[in-house]
Amino acid sequence: MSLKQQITRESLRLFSLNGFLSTGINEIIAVADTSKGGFYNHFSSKEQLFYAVLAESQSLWRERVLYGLREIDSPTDKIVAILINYKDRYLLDTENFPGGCIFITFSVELHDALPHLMEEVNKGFIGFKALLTRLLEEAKTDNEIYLDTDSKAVAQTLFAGMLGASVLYGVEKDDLVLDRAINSLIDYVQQLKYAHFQEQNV
Amino acid sequence: MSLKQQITRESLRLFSLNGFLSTGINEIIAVADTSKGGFYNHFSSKEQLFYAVLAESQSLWRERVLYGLREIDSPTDKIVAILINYKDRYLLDTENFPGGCIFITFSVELHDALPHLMEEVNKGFIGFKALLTRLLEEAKTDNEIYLDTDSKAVAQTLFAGMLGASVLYGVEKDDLVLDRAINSLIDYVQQLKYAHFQEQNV
DNA sequence: TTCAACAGACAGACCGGTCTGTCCTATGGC
DNA sequence: GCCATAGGACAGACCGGTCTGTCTGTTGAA
Repeated sequence: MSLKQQITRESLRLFSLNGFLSTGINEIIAVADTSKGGFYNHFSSKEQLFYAVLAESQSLWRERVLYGLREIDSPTDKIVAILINYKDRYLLDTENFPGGCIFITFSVELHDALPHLMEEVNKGFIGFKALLTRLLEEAKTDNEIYLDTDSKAVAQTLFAGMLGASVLYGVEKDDLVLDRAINSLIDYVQQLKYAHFQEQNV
Repeated sequence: MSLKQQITRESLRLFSLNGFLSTGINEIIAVADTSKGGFYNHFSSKEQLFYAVLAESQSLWRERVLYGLREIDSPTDKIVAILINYKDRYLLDTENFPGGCIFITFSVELHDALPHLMEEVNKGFIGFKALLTRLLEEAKTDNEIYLDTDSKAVAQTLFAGMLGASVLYGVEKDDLVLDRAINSLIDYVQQLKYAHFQEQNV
């Protein structure tokens, strides 16, 4: 692995644990086993490192959370798979994200302090909510849920639930608590399907 | 207002916006219109200020979120009132908490960096979840919800939903989004009642 | 006169970032 | 094969500035 990759990976771990602002360059170069020279040879500033780490995080997130979705046909099943992946393959990945969801950490510490960095994080949030909305719309055309379901509202609720589960898990560090939080979201999705199924067979 | 109160109040606002770690003493004394001498005459360290601000925050939180609960008899209605208070009287109070829920900000930035401070924040979380659980148990004895409802799980879900709503609101700063997130939680509580009501009248 | 309350200069650690120098490797002329 | 040279990767001393916390001096009320 190149030094740049090494710095990015270790920074991702450190940012996940302590956030961007509270992680110093000295800490990073110590963990990545390099020096100021090595660092600034690859990054023009700490802010540039932020963008690299964010891109790496998003790439890892997609790889983890969207895993196996291609093999699933049903849009609602895809949403359920996303929820399960989010829990098992992302939040529980203490190797890369030992401090929990790094996007939440970024958003909480940066939303007022460094808004231009926050904006970059927010783009990912918007993209994910759009994905959920799209899947819900597909579920409508596939006749899986009510046609009058407010896709954006449901997507919003699911997203808020995922954020809540992450914060809760960060505080409690209890796998059971995380399971419960995600399961209640899965129930919510299943109810959208189940209520519709009942209707169809009346 | 005494200087100590003045420093505490202004620090609460600043911590809410930028967090504890990213807020400097110099910033605090500038906003509170005092000096290092004035500050360290009342607080032996920044950490002591943290405890004072946390206590003040919790006091304000209780005043806001538990407002008017005494006048409500039904335990489930109390929970609904808490959710509405949380949104309207707490999260939307930009005077005291301009940066959103201060406890979430604290927990995200401190959970790995300063665990002994985090523990103090967590005590409040535990107390609130216990309150929700207690109300759900009361709802059972009052015959408002199913006796086999898992009170701790429901409390957990509600709490996670509130955390999620707060983070979402911090990112989006959109009152409508906050409304939707809280309303979906209120729906959830109402469904616990409604399902049970249906059962009773079959 | 005394003493708590406060002002602000100051200390020392630490921050992000720069700069010079060293080392290693690749390349080209012979 | 051999060596001079060039250039990129990296080490670490160093810079100005900011951080929390200390200490001394001033002020005003009792």
